[in-house]
Amino acid sequence: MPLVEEPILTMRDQICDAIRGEIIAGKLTQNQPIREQTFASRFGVSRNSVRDAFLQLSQEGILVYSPNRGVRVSSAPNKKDSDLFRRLRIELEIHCIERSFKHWVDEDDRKIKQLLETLKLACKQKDLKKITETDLAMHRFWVRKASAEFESIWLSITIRMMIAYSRLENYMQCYKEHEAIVEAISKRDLFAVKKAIKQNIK
Amino acid sequence: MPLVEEPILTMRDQICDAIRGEIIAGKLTQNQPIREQTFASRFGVSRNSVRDAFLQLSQEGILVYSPNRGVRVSSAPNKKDSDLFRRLRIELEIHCIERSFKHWVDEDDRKIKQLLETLKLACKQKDLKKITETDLAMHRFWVRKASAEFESIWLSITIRMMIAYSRLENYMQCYKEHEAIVEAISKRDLFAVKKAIKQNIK
DNA sequence: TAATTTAAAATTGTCGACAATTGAACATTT
DNA sequence: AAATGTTCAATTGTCGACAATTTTAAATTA
Repeated sequence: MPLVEEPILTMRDQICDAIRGEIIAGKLTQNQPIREQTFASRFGVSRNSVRDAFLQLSQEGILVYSPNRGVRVSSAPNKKDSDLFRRLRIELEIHCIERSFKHWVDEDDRKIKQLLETLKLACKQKDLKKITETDLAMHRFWVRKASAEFESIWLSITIRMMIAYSRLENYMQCYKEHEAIVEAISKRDLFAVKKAIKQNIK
Repeated sequence: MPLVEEPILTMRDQICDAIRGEIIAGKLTQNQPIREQTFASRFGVSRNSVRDAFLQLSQEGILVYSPNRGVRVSSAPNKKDSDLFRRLRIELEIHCIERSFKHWVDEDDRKIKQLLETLKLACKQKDLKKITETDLAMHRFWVRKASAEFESIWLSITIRMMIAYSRLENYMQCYKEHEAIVEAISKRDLFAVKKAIKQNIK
């Protein structure tokens, strides 16, 4: 049995990803109410499946649920809370990478470098949506590699920091920061990993 | 509008609480599969409501969900992961208490002392179920006081540490640790709070 | 006009039914 | 006997319908 099971994407997961994407892309803004029927029609499924997704996302913290009143997009954390999230996230990611080193295989190095290339291209093209998506995918990769158990906590924290994502000024900066992380990982140099992660998550 | 909204208990929340309680009480053990119909019959509701609860608990991390195969009780974290959870939990709780100090009113002091009394009684009676329940309720109180946004993350972390709860040897020790926290809070002495929280969460 | 009450429309909550998937017991083949 | 295939029961996934609740708009009253 593989350490990291290949995820089966349920309808619910697909809807969750779509909503997360729209929030990060800024299509859905803070405190905006979201209706079940809207997404049910868009995806061509029943309200029940959408409901499942809403429930998951509200537990994740990106949506806020009120009984009988549905969900709305959560509001972005204030400065102090963001600082806390940042510290927690750094601690989590470093732990995950350290934990997964012994299971890391060539295939993983290949995959992560592939993602890095995608990020490079997105940065060159100044495609903000793709940049944030790939950014998220990279971090998610090494977190999930450690354990699916951590993934949900990590995602809760990370996604909240992205609700009102401060626009990047320097696109290539983002690529270089991730290049440093990937290089440190490929060398299995935990000290360098810590340094690079801290540099990136701030 | 109150800072901490009085929570409306949905059917889903009630089922969640019940399942959490059974896991903490040791009625449901690690990796044990849980069936929707079982709980639907027990609560006299449809499978749909139970399904909602399972979904929420699996996002919370206490249950593990596999598509088409339902949920099972999560396995307890290993030593290193527990250490991480512990550090994250301490950081979170201290942050929450600090954050809520300015909104803390006499009514809150009263409520928390009430909980402390309940804990004292439970410890005297060596009622393990009640001890863990009240313990959880106290910590939950000051976390929720800070923000409902933190509550879900905090609960994810905390509940996981309780899946295979190591039995207490000295019951009154638990009471005294919480007494120290409450006293520090009532004095608004953040330094003492930090010390007492660290003493307790370990 | 402003405040209150009432009616309706919109939205979420719950249910039972059936389809799709899985797991287990049994039968078949090599 | 071991491996493979097949059937069937148990379980989860999805749907549409209706009940309960909330929100909105209109009507009524002061």
